[in-house]
This record gives sequence, C-alpha cells and structure tokens, in this order.
Amino acid sequence: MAKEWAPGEKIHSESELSTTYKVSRVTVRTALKTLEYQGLVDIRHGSGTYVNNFGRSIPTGLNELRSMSETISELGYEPGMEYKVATIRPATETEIDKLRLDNPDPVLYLERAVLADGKAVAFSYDTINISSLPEEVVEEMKQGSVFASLDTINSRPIRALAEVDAVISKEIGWGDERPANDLFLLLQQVHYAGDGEPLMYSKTYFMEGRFQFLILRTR
Amino acid sequence: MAKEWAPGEKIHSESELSTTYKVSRVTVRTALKTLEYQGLVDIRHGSGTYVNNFGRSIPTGLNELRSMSETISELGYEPGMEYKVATIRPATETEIDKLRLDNPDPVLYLERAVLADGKAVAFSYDTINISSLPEEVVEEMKQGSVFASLDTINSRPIRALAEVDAVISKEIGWGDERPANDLFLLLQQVHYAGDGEPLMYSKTYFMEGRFQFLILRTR
DNA sequence: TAGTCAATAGTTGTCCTACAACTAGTCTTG
DNA sequence: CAAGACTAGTTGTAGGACAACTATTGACTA
Repeated sequence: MAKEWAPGEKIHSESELSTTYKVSRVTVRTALKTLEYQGLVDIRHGSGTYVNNFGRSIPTGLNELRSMSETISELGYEPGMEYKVATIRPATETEIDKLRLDNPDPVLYLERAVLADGKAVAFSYDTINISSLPEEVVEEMKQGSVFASLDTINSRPIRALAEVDAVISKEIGWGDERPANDLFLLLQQVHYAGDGEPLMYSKTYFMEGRFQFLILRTR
Repeated sequence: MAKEWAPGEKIHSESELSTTYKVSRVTVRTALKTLEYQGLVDIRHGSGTYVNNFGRSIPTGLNELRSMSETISELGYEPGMEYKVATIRPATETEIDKLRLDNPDPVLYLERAVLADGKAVAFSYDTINISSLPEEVVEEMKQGSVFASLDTINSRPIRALAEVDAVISKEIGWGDERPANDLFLLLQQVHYAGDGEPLMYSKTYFMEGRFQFLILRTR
C-alpha cells in the first residue's frame, strides 16, 4: 500500500479502501492496525481513520530493530566498520547469563568502531552466541556485517531488549576521535532470534551529539 | 483476557479461544495481534501462537507512555513531586515550534523534582500548551499531577515522541541531591493528544543509575 | 532398515455478509 | 435560538467458509 494520503487529515473509509485495492475489509483493517501501532494513523470508532499530524516527520526510531549499517545508510551516510578485536574466547559470567548459556562456551567477541562517512560515531563491544552457527558464517562475521551474515542462514534477530544509560569513562573507545568530555550514550542490548534464543549481547557507546535517538511512545 | 499461559510454549488455537471466551475469532485475532506487537507472543502461519521466551521478564519500557508517577508507583516506590517553579509566561521560540503555536501565547511552565520514596530521581522542566484548557484545570496543574488533571477533561496524551541524550551540566537540578558527576540522561519529549495536537513539551533529566530505561525493539 | 514422499489433520490468513456501536452533522421542535 | 431527535457514514464484532501453510503420520521405495 503506497503512501498517498500524506497530510494530517482523514483517509478513505475501510470499505472504500477494500474495494479500490481489491482486498477484504479485514485485510485493510489489519494493515491499518499495523499503521496505528507504528503511530502513523489514528483509528476512531464511528468517525474514521486519520493520518497523524507528525506523520512523515518521524525519523526511524529506536523502536524499529535495524542494524547500525542500515540505520546509517538510511540517514544518508556511508556506513563502515573498523575492527579492533575479533576473537573466539570462552564466555564471561555476564555473557553466560545474557546469552542463556550453560557453560563458558566459546563465543565470538568483537570490538569495533562504527563509522559514518569514515568518521567514528560509536564504539561497539559485541558478544555473539556461535553455538548453533556454522563455521563459515562465524568466519564471515569476523570481517563483515554481523546482521548480513546471519541473514544468509536466515536467522536474523527479530527482537531486542535494550537498556539506555549515560556514561562517563576514559576506558571507552580508542583513537583520536574519542570525545574530549568522555561522554557516551550506552545502548546495552540482547538480540533474540525468531525462536526466542539470544543471539547477541552488545554494548554500543555512542558519542553524544553524533546520533539522534528517537522513541515513539504510545498507550 | 488473563495471563494464564505463562510458560514459553504454544497457546490454544484462535478458534478454541474464540469459543471459550465467547467472542468471535476476529476479536481474538486482533487481541493476539496486539500482544504480538508488544513482543509478547509470536504468531506463526499454519503452526500456532507461541508465548515468547522472555515473556514475563519484560519490565515496563519506554515504549509505553506512562506518567512518571505511574511508572514510579509501579516499580514499588512512593511517587512525589517537589515544585520549584510554576508560572504562566509567554512561550519561547523553541516552545512555539515544539507546541505548534503561532504567537508567544501564554504557557504553563513548571520546574519540578521527581521523587521516589522522597528521594529525587529526576529534574523536570515542562511547558504545557494551555490554549485550549479551562482555567480551573490549569490551576490544578500548578500543584498536582499534570496527567491526572488532563484526565479529568479526558484529553490525556496518547502519544509522545522522545529523544534521548547523555548530558553533563552543572546547571541542571538543585538541592543537595544533585549528582556529583553532573551526569544526566535527558529525555526530551513532546506529548500529543488524540487529535494530534501537541499538549506538552518536557525535558526530564534523570540522574544516572536511579532509573532503568528499557526499550523493546522489533522488526 | 533407512529414507523419501504423499496424505492429512490442525492452524493461521483472507474473504464475504451482516449487524451492533459509535460519531458528527442535519433537522425538527419547543 | 437552543436542545434534542434523527440519520447517514464509519469503525467494531459476529459467524461461516475457504485458502495457505505447518508438522506429523504412514506408506512406499531403494
């Protein structure tokens, strides 16, 4: 369904949409419900469906799960990654907990700088649960995009639970692009696969000001 | 509908739920769809609906729009507010923009400390659009909960667009409960009413560590 | 025996028709 | 002029049917 009713007003009725798009009203309804959950429209009983006033001005927010690279390229920058560490080592206690492992199984640990147009915008410390991944995919992840590699075996994460914190630390990041005030916004999150298994535990430290974090909150 | 299928497994079929709860399958479907959007269940075509593995462990996150008081009391603390400033004054330029006003109309400006069990957890700087609010409600807001007052005239915000930042500043907050490191997590948000009109523009500075910010991200 | 394939029962997705519940404007009436 | 009744339009729910898909079972084959 295309984005044709752009402004902030009422759109056609469900029955009308149903006939023009040649699908049942039920299908139209579920589609509109989806838009409502995304905060794009407002469905009012007995009245109609209205495009929300901010509408197009919603940039991609934290609610939508995207890889860093995707987000960056969508914002119009050239995404990149600079690998500092990429090793396979036993899981630490926190990682065993977060990734729901039983023992200190081997995990893939990455330290990377996230680049936009060649400039670092964040430093990322990621731990990937490789217990159920084929060898070649793991090798691939040591160099390329983690999400892209997971895509090839069709097990991209579909859900993530993230915690946000403000952090001051001299220990975070490297190179001469570190912020002078040691100030970061920490996004600490666990990514889950479709079957509910934890795939990745990552701590990403964003340099304040180089990134905008938006959240759509609804009742 | 109660939370009776707690574990991480398959729940009854839609038709079954439909008969037991004596509602149509359409209604059951929309309810399940809601749960799916909230990340609680996973609906698989041809197979069934499954309770997601983390299930009950999801605490109330930023995705859900709640008043500070509600959130605090849900976490088991006694909510409170300490008013420092409560005046009606002309809107500043930023406020005109955020609240979509035309002129420097009068707005209600509040500076408050958010308390949990009597201890400050955040400092809030709020600007409320009073152009379409009755006088007595505005008076009420100068002392009580803003959300509660809006409830009485049935115009509680149903949506908010929030931006998160990490902030270091000596200018934020007051009293001897200020953090020593001047570190805050800033939640800068505009609240919208059901008709899409902006109701409130607020900047809330949370003292790092006294609050947990969770976000559920889905595809 | 082991492996492959076909059949099948169960489940979610969509469709159709009908009606209930609600909204907002129009018209009537005092 | 104001208040209430009326009404056309819209969303919400109901029930029954079938399509599309999944996972298991059982039969057949190598």
